[in-house]
Amino acid sequence: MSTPLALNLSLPEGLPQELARGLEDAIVFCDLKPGARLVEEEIATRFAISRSPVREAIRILEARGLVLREARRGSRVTELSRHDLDEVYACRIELEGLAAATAAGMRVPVDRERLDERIEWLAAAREHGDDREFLRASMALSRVIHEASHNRTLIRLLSTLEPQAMRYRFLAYARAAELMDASIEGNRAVATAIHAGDGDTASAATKRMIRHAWPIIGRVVDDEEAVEPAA
Amino acid sequence: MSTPLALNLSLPEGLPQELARGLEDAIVFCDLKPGARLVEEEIATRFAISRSPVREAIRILEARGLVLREARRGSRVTELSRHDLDEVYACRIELEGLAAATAAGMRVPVDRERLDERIEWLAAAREHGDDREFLRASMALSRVIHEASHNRTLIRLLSTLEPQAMRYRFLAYARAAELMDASIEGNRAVATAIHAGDGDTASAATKRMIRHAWPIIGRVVDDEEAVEPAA
DNA sequence: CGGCGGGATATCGTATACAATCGACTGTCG
DNA sequence: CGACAGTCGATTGTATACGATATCCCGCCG
Repeated sequence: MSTPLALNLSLPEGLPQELARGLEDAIVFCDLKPGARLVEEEIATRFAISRSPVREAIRILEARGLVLREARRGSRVTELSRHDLDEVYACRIELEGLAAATAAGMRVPVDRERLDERIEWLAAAREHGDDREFLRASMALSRVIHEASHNRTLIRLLSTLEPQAMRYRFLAYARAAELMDASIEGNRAVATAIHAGDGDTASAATKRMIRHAWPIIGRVVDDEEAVEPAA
Repeated sequence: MSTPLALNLSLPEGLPQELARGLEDAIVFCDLKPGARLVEEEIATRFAISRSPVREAIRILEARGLVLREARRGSRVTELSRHDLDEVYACRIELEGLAAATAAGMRVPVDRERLDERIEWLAAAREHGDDREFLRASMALSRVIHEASHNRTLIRLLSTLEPQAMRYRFLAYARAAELMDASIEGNRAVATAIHAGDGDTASAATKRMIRHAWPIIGRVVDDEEAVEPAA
């Protein structure tokens, strides 16, 4: 009776996907804490379904690096650590940079409205000081850029990398609100370059933005680890 | 009774993983051709197991871009196309480059023996003109470099990207044997840079190697598509 | 002769049942 | 009092059963 987790399981695209999305949300927003166990039967019972779709959902989360499955020992939410952050961000710089460059280089230009709209959403969330809303807007914005690349392979790779990155960003926004301002400013620069069709600049702006946030988030994680040195 | 597919299902790491590995091999080496259907019950019957592990294996292949699952319409081996090749290689350049750079930058240097050993294996396979053996050696060599990066996230991403790339390489080696020579030469340069601890050079050499092979493989795929224009 | 509806079939999606294994507890023996 | 073996409970791994749905084929009607 620990986690509330009220998800509306409509099934517009499959039950396991829907369940995975809900659990992913809970993990990203730290409603399910690092180390928390995910017991198949428990989850199945809570949502009044069988273990089959639950198993598939957990596999999806595993592929995204959100849970760790050990054979016959169950699954648990992966820990957050400075080392893992560095891994994720090293990859993120390359892939996000590629996505921005590709999006900028598309013959059919990116839908300007949609992109700017997302950035305004970002700014609005910042005004309200709503961390969660800000992160949701960030995710929506990223998705627009990723999809604008029209590179399905890249989108697939990013979809298995982004959620873990979001966990760190959520953690950091609560303690380093200036990150949100940097994110807005950085994304404005990226959007400008994309609209101008300048791939190199778009890539550079994206990488600069990520590289700037990296050590700041890193410090937050370091502090977190210092407080709770539980291995 | 179409595909022979004799796999030895020992279970050193789980039955689904083992099965996925076998099917992956069959797909990479084109024993299972693009468009081939993967019927759960059929596979289960052939290997005398139930559908449960088969389902999980197919999900693994889906995450690697090797099969496409359509809800209630079954799974089939993904098609190879010039467009898909370009997607995969654009991502590959970035991630392989990062892996090589990271491996070179490690404090504890890469096991020189293991790396050189794999390259000699590569050269030996080239001597024998054995395509399959050459590709296996390539995969082993790549794995050494990837693991040398000690970046688990990067390894995870690459493990979902590499198999698809291998399919294209296998296709091309049969028609453009000079690719094998270029691969040996390129990997020698990469290995030298890694041993020297020079990350930038290792990354540059890796990217140059991939960039060189890209259009050559592309032409092979184009020809293939021209011959068989079935959509 | 071609388009359309109905039923049969193939195949996946979900539920349930059973087997195997791991971890913890406990009771005994040295 | 401590270490070790046996047993028990919890949890996953695999198998089987059932339900839902898309596809195909065929006969009918326009």
